[in-house]
Amino acid sequence: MSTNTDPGSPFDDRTAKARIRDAAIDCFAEYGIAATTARKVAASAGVSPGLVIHHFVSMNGLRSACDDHVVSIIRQHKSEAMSSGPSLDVLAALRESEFDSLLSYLARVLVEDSDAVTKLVDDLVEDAVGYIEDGVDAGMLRPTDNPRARAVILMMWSLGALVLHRHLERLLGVDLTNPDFGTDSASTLYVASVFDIYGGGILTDTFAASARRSLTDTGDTDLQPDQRPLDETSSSSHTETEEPHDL
Amino acid sequence: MSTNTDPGSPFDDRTAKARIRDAAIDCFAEYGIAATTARKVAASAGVSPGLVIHHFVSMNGLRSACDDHVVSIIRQHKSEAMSSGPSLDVLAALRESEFDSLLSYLARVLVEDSDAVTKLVDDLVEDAVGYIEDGVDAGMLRPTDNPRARAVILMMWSLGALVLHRHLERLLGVDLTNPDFGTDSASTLYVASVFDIYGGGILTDTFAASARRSLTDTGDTDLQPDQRPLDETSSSSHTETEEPHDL
DNA sequence: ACGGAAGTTGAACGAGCGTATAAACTATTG
DNA sequence: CAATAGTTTATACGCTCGTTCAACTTCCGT
Repeated sequence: MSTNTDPGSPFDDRTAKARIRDAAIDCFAEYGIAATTARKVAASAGVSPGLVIHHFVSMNGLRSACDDHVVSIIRQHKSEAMSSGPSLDVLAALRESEFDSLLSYLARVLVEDSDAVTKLVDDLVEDAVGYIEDGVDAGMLRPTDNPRARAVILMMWSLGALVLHRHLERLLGVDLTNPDFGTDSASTLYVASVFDIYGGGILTDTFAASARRSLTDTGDTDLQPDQRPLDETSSSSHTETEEPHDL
Repeated sequence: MSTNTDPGSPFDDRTAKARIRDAAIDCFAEYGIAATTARKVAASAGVSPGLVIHHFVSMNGLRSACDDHVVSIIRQHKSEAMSSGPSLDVLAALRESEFDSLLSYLARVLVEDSDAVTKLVDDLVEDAVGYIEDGVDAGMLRPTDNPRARAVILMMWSLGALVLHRHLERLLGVDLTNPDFGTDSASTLYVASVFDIYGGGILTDTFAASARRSLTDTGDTDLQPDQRPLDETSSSSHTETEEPHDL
């Protein structure tokens, strides 16, 4: 947290309950959900372990409170970013929050079972459907047969990259959880590459056409097992016209 | 595991050590890493808790052994799929394994710190760089300024979607960890949508051009905060020619 | 047949956990 | 200033965990 000074400082004007909650978010973000104990949170908040339970009843209660708080901050920052007009980049909007560990916390809980986070993801997707539709109407985004499926997939890719930020940092030197994202050359390259893919796709026109043909021709069940574009490249291996090592 | 019959059956020809390891992989995949205890693994393998430690020294040792085993299976299936020619869809190749919980296990450990898994991801990326280059040479994939960054990003998207399979299942009815993936209409729609994005991207040509211009014009540090294509759509909000609500 | 190595068990120990409880401290209020 | 309500702490309980250990069984080479 960085709302005020350190938790021990006498100038920390947050209530003890808020301090505990913020410290818990930091701990969850840093150590992970399972490795965060009531005693660690208490120490981090400069408070006794009993007080943690006294304010939040149980550790599950603390988790819920953190989820709710983080989700509400995200909703608030997202709606602010929306009302101000231009950007729809959710992650970028969240980075401008004063809460340093917000994205790290989100990266942790996205793989856990949480009602609040599940609802948040659902809302993010529904919002994205609307924004993408606006983009299509404005002539900036290509139309598609299934806008909802496309919105879901794009959202999963964004959030998935956030969840795998450790790998992304190791492989490209880009830290998606860092509030200063975008200032260094590594993240500029990352942004440019994502933009490159979003701009023209990765398949050549001729190959995309033949692949699309083989996808629609065969209908549903006839899909070859190696036609799934799930992985780094995806493919349809023997789409009549193509060579064996598609991609 | 499904290599042989149930762990209790007298016809299970695996050694106890192998049975414990396979049961552990199932437990890790089903309950998650932190929630898997030595006693649960022992019960699942039909064995006493002491034997688990006797064979693997500690729970960390068991985790490492599971990582190593899963990684070696993945490597083997991947190289088989490669040598046989056509497909490069890693996830699809792994689904053909006899190991049901392999993908679920992978989805769990991708967000944990594991040397073996980290090395696997690195190798997957390096392999992908090569295959994508082959695809470019064969005229199936578009060339790009930074092939490695593109390969990393595509790999993160694929693995990220696997890690978020719970959300994908809820939102689109698609289960990436299911070995029978691809047989139902939901996954066909998913594949088609991914293919659609990979085919032509999501941005219109005119918008992609103006966005690219604004990206290269400003150089590195001048990147506007809302130009990051991280999220569902990304954008460059005020690229001189565009309207405020880009996407 | 036998002796030792390997496999396996079940009970036990210590540590750390979440949580409960009662006392102590602080602040507010009549 | 006393009483009361709200905070906060310290201690302790019960539980589950990973791990240890001594005993028991099974197997196999000689």
